[in-house]
Amino acid sequence: MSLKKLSEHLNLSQTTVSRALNGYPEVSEKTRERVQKAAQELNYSPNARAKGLATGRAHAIGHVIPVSTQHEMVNPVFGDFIAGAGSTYSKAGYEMMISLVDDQQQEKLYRDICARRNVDGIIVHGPTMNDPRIGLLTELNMPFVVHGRASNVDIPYSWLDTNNSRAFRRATDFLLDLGHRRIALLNGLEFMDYAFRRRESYASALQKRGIALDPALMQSTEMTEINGFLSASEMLSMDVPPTAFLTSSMITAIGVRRAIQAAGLEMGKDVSVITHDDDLGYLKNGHDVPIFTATRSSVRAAGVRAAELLLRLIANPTTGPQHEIIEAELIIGTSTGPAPQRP
Amino acid sequence: MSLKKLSEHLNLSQTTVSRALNGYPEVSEKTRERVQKAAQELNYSPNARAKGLATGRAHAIGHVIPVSTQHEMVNPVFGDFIAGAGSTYSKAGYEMMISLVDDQQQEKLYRDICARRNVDGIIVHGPTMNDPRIGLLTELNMPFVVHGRASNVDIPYSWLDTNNSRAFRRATDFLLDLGHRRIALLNGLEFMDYAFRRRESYASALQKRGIALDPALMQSTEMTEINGFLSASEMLSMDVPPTAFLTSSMITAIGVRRAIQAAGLEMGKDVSVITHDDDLGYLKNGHDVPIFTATRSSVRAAGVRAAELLLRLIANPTTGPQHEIIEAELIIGTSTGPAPQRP
DNA sequence: AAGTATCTCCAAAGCGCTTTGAATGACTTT
DNA sequence: AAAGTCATTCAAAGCGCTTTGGAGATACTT
Repeated sequence: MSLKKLSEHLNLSQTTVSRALNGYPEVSEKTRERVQKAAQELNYSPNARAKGLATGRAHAIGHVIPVSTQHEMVNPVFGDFIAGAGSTYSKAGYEMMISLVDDQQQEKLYRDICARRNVDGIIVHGPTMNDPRIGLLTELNMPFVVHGRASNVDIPYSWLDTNNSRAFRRATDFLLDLGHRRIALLNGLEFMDYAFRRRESYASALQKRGIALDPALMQSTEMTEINGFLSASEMLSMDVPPTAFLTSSMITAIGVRRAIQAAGLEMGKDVSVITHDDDLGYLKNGHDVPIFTATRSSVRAAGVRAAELLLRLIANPTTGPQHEIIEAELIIGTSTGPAPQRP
Repeated sequence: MSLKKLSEHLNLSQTTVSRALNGYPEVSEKTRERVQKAAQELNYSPNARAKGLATGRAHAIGHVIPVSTQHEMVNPVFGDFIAGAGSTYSKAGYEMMISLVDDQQQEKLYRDICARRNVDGIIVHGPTMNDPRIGLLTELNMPFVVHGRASNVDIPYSWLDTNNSRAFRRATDFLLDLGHRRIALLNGLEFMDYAFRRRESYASALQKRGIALDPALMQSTEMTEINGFLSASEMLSMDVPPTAFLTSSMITAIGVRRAIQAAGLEMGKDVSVITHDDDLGYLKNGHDVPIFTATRSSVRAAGVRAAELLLRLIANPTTGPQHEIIEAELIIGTSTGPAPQRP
């Protein structure tokens, strides 16, 4: 069913039918109703490509997911972020296009996406420090919103980020207040900007209390259950093991819990664990009482907000870069307790 | 940069430039090289909408993710499936469009997607029994591949599925062979077809050995850690608790493990656990030795294959429906052992 | 030297929509 | 009664590409 056929069927011009359906005022209410009814009955929905070509807007947003040899897996938070963003898009009548790209060819892919014009804007995932994509997209004049931030990038750009610094400072302080002095950090990969920020705040919180950093207590790996288990197991077998762990994801924390139990220790008593919790739909942190003490910030909500931000930016291109910071809440579970007294 | 500008720049017609770039033979090699070089330098990439309009193909595949009130979360396997499919698409020069839709409006959305013609094919996720989408897409004449199958649908259609029946039969038999008689099933939601199949094979395996089904040992919930914990905790406190659990996902199994430990029991000795393992990137089942005994089948690989299947179907519309079944391997971890002797 | 292939290349139509600029008719206004 | 207004409607151009149906050179036959 095309506009042409529909208009012939109605004995009207394409112009009139198009205007009737798109809510223009130059068409009588009677005609509009007649057109709408026919469109409904004949299941007419305009060809998106033709419409896009005519209007110059794709009504689609691109999400580019970097995958690389060092970072092969698709981040588990991705599904929830997409779910949030997707719900915003569908309300606004936008589509979501996802491209996977390996790190090597990033620049080319972004250039192509922009040249091909099948998205009106882009959400940039997983910013690294000094992320080159920000300069590139700015130069290409493509609206975009970064999920996260990129340290050391000095041109203005729009972003939405969790306050990772504050969250990890609070988490570290919380452990310090409980008397812990040997606090391990199981961080994500530190070329990722958020991981870098987290380490910085962990480090500064310790130093503020005059505690020297111990590189043996700082790990930076992909955030998997296994890595949590392996790192924690190794650290727990040190001469002077950590009494507390600060981890970057629930999944890592689950691995840490396994290591603690394997070592015959009790979580929340012998060893404390505090984690960041992205509040994923399928991995809730307990029900009534949280399992892990955590800094919680919903990644799904972040997806919703990021999409809204981008749509606003597209609708209103003259407004400058927008920023939004999401505070994580510190929720207290059963995985933390006072530091055990040294024997 | 448009074709027109590029052709003017080269002093050639649009026809020739188009043909040169698309590899048609009616253009001299010398010209072709000149055109390609210029295209590269000027960063020309054809406008996808215009190209799509002219060729009638969108070069995009749609993935429709059902979200509903009963089933709100985005399935955790989704990310890995998408990663697999996406890598196939990008190799083939296809885009991936994702739509989230709530259950109520499914039919309308599918009709719209087809009418709007911005995808050449669709991957159907999460088929239920009697899934109405299969008939609809067939009627709308849109190529599609179902990830999973739909029992009770009798028209032919293309699908790719894990052999859930066989996997759960083997898993149940494995536990039976170890002497277990009270075996709990923590299944996914059973309006989902795969969950239905899993229960059927669990039930038939038990019955084949003359063991009556105990409804108190069969749960059907969203596959979260919490649900695993809650269901297992409850069952472990029964008068005659199960000696083994069969779970539908690693995440549920992790919850079961937590329940076992909370009950002061040891997994693999007092209570056995066997799970289906989708082999997710961020949730590996141990490293050298698997933690859980599991029926493993990579959902990422399924994504790759499903996408390939669909692309073949699109390239070659005359071939009838295609099927592909993926066998799960049974891997032995430390979570299973002989049934404890009754006191 | 004319006829025929073969190479290259091009003008223009068409994909399905939106949007501009104009036409039509009914209704007021002078 | 002529002119002006307003509400409707339409024909046609244009979005950027592919593709059809030639056309002009050049080389090859006879």
